[in-house]
Amino acid sequence: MTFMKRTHYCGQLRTEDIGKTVTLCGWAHSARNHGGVLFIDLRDRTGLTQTVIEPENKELFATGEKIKGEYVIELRGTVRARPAGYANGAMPTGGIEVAASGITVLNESKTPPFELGEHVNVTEEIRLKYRYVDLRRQKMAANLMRRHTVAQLMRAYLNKREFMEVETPILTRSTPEGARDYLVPSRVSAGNFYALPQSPQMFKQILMVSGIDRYYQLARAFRDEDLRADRQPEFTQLDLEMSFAKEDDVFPLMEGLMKEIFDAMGQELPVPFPRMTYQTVMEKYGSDKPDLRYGLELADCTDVFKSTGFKVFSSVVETGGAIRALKAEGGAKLTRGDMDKLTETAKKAGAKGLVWMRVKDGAVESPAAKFFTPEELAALKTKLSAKDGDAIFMASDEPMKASLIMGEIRKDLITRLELKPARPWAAFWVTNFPLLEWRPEEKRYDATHNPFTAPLEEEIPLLDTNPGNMGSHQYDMVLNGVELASGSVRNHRSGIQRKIMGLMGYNEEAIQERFGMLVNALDYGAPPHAGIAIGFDRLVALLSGETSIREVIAFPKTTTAACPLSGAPDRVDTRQLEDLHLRIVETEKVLGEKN
RNA sequence: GGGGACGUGGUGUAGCUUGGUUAACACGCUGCCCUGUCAAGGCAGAGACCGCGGGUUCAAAUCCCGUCGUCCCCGCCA
Repeated sequence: MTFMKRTHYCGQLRTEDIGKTVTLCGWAHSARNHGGVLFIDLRDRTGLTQTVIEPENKELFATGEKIKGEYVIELRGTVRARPAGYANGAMPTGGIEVAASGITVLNESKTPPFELGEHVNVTEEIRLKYRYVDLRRQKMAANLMRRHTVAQLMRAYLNKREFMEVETPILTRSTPEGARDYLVPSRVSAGNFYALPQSPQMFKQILMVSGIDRYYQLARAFRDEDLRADRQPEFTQLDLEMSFAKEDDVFPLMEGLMKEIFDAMGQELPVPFPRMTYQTVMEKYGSDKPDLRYGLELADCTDVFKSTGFKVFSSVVETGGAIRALKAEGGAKLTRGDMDKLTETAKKAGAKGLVWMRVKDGAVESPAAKFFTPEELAALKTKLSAKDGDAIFMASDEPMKASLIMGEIRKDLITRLELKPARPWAAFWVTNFPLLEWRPEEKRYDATHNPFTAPLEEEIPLLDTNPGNMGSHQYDMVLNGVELASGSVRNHRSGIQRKIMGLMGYNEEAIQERFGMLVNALDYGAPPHAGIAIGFDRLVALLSGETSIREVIAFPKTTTAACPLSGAPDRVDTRQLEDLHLRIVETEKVLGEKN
């Protein structure tokens, strides 16, 4: 590394560098004045180095004494070993220090709005307002660096495999992706609007028709929906598409990429990822994105209770419902209060109730125990291999709903019992999502994921007879309970694509209006193709041990989609509105309150 | 659209239930002392009218209403 003056980064020096004359540039992290000797820790994005200013050089010492927190310093000196017994094992540079021979104060700084140590205690609001200071913190610098590293690994990996990065438009037209669009008014075309893309979906499929063959893009996507810890109005995805490909091409490609990223991060990620159909994952875990670091598989106990005297169960079974059960090892320690909270969780998920049991001294302890025969209880314990100290939970409902309810109980138990994950990372594929779901209130079908997904070849005749029961080539990648990527094999034949859109309630005119650019392109020699998009922010957050993607985004927005740093969104002046042929119909009162 | 939590010096909090002298504590900041600290230490000091607006009251950080903002969740969203 070469710099004009700077010779090293602050996190770089080690005992091997002892004796070198160096120049460091950075911020004064802390200054400790002992009257006779002055320690200044210099910080840059790579770390900290302790520098020492001794009193012999009076002028130098006088300069050093004036240095306050966050002053910007260029410091020349000699690397030397710390005196015996004074090494700091907690710092990578803790074996050495730089004895200063010259200091230039490049800039002063106001007292920072919060402390920059590792023990930050400050609200996110303040951090975002002073993001430029916040990003100087070692953790944030490391997060941004990690983000950069992952991005470069992705590009290198895909470049090596003949993928081409192509930019798709940010100013585009409103697409029916499902979410609300961000709109941009046109100046030259009065009354018309661009939309910011919710994903480059249609453009990347068109690139396949164009013969680009293998496309990727670290693409920004925009959705005007309410925010969450893992959702921002603009976010980044690694978007890719490949021609002449199916699941067996996409999955190994992605597994290889994930493996390379995790290896580089010193993390162990077993590949290939297990594959589970949507049907299976729902039955076994009651969720389409279960955290498989934990066991806790649901069991179907409909058979056990098919002739039970417990009316709640028997009536559900008679009407084709199911009884799903979950055994929690060590769950017998849960208190009555815990059981009540779990019941609440079940009810929130739509359950009428939750049957819970503690297994103790070979017996079953439960308010519901009296409704079951000893034979039923014995069969239940056998089915679940329940031992003393375990707890059993059961819900009965229409089969999919019973699973979903128990899926919520499963999640609740993982946190409530503070279960330890069996391994640090667990990734898997969910395959074969249903193609369509019926929307009774709108009397039409809707795509469960994405309207461009191909149906299973052998089920295509069902499009005419029973489209609600069709599987599809839609897949998700789930990592530690986070839906990390989603993709599908697409419809490359316009006939099938049009038929599916027809089922979704679009006539030919509406298809032209909303999907015309894609469907028409499919008519001109579209190759079979498949693709996927990874939630890049989510991936980096997981790798950084963060629960909020805001921690890995340089300038994120608040839950009301505002940017405390820039003040966006904000009013614009009347002149700008006139150019755009817009008038704010809001009352003066509302506008007045904003200012 | 709905539910919950929070808002008090620069920062993080206590005080609020049960209204009543100079609003407390820690960190930071300022000054002085100190030659081996690294979340330095010692002494001294400055700094908030308690998010904003209104109401109740002799009296409001504290009670009530409204409003704004932040965070979490449901809906929504992949």
